[in-house]
Amino acid sequence: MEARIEKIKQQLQSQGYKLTPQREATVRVLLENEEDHLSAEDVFMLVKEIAPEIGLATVYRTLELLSELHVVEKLNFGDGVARYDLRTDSSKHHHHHLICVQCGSMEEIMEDWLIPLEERLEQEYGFHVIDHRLDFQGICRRCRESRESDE
Amino acid sequence: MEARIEKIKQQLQSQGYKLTPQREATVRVLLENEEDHLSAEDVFMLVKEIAPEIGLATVYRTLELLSELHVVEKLNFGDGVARYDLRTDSSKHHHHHLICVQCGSMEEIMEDWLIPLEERLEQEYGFHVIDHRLDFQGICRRCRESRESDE
DNA sequence: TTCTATAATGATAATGATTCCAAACATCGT
DNA sequence: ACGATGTTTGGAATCATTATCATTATAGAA
Repeated sequence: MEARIEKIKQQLQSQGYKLTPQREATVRVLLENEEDHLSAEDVFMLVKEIAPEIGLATVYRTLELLSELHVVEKLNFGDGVARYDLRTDSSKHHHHHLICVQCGSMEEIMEDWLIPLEERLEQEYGFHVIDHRLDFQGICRRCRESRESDE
Repeated sequence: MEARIEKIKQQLQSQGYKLTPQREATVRVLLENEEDHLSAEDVFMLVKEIAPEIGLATVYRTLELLSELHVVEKLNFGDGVARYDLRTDSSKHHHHHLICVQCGSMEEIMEDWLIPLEERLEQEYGFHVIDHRLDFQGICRRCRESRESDE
């Protein structure tokens, strides 16, 4: 944990930013909830517990800053709320999401299936891809199975 | 044009809704601006021109209704504004978007490149895909070329 | 046609997410 | 330590969207 915070501190400092107590508290919350896709509001509430004097705007700014530094990934599932995920070293490319419209669960696919498509975009459209977002809405296996046993 | 309005009228009526003058004006604006990705505010301003007495809430309500009926598709590019696209009969599947982070332009790809991926999802993950969203952020050809001539 | 029940509308208030701004803070040269 | 300069902060403001509510329009029954 401390090692990862130290690493992020380095990343900030290399760009001329400081790891202030507020930023550190925010990063700690992200590290402790690495599995979840937290919204800024979620992060804010959790940070409040360890640093009650923090302001919501600071959390937004910190998340935005970390996003620019590629420490976190800003996600958008179409519900009007931005969510933030820590990027692990291994995931240079984004993973994709399977969002179940029945139970609301979200599963991640860590494979990146879009590399051939991105190459095609560069060649056929002259479009240089920096980032992408791919989400699927549908019915997850669990809901499918319970639905079958119901009917 | 009239034929398409008539068709939408049928769709509304089949679900017990009426094509009121306000809804018709909204649909006309969408038909006349089919190429664009209009925000609710955009639609509102355009509808005002042909039906000045309309309220913003009605435009929002109408767009939401049309979205539920799958007449329009509600898009979200992460800029905090929902945008609405008419769905054409041919596009059962969504098209994809190339969003330029430099000039903000947006290009559409009408091909659906995800069909093989969706099949894989069904088989490997047991996930039944209903809908998907694929957006690429990057630098468009035009910006790339002008950037090269600048430097 | 007239009455009645229901759906739809427009104005405005409320909400939720995000951003702006003046004040607090830290850093550096003196 | 002291002031100048730029950074960071928290609260207030803003923007998009949704809910409320009183009013109006509509369709069907009598």
